[in-house]
Amino acid sequence: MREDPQRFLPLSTATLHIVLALAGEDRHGYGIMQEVARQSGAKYKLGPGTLYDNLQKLIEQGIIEERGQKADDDDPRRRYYRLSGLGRGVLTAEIARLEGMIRDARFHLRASKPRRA
Amino acid sequence: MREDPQRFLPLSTATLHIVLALAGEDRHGYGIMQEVARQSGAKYKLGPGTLYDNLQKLIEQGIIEERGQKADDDDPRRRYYRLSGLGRGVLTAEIARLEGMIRDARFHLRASKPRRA
DNA sequence: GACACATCACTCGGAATCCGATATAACGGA
DNA sequence: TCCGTTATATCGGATTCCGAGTGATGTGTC
Repeated sequence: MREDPQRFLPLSTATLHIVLALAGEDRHGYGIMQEVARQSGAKYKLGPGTLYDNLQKLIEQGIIEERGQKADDDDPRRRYYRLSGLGRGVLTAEIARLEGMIRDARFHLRASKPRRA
Repeated sequence: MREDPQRFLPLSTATLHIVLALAGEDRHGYGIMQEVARQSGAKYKLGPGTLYDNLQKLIEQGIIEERGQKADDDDPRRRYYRLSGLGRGVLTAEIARLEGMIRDARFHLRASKPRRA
């Protein structure tokens, strides 16, 4: 019996960014910070506090896992994290939830526009 | 010189839901709670603590305003809140930000699927 | 070699936020 | 009259955020 991804929703902004950063490929902590900054066009920056609080929580929840083996050519300090199957399900569910909200928002923003732009 | 909506991003989940609930029409506190529950299909429920913390913060930031006059037929206990022009801009900006993230996520979720479903 | 800067992991503690239990009271119907 | 719903609001503990700081190694430059 699988864990229900719905249980973990909604994701906080920080959590969503981290999970999303790991959706493309496995990354190490510092790499996650860089990817989040890149994704958001440097608008949103993740500090180490938020990052490690979240990594710990996400590992406990089984949404991400620490990867054992290293790549050969790598900086040995790096510790890599990977999105689990559950994690992928959680991300998919959260994206669906957000899309629903966005549909609603677009409708309202278009429908009620008391002042023209 | 206008306030820059970007300054307020990203919105927390609670804040986004509240602002979105006010995008369609002015609402009173209890009505916001109901609308948020309705919007999310009762998946996300806003308690009074989160609601009033947020209302106070949003008023200070000028994103929402308390509406003075009442509707005639109304329960006199109700206090109505309205989305300001700035608030509408913030919501628009946040929706755009989320859409960018969703595009990214959809791409990664489709592109990297190491295990078949 | 010396210096600076980037990479990399991580801790700490205060601030911000969440959020349900609780208080209070008016309303509406059985 | 009694009760459930509507309605506003506070309180305090729990959770989360988040940057400053620590420490170490890699990398490039003078």
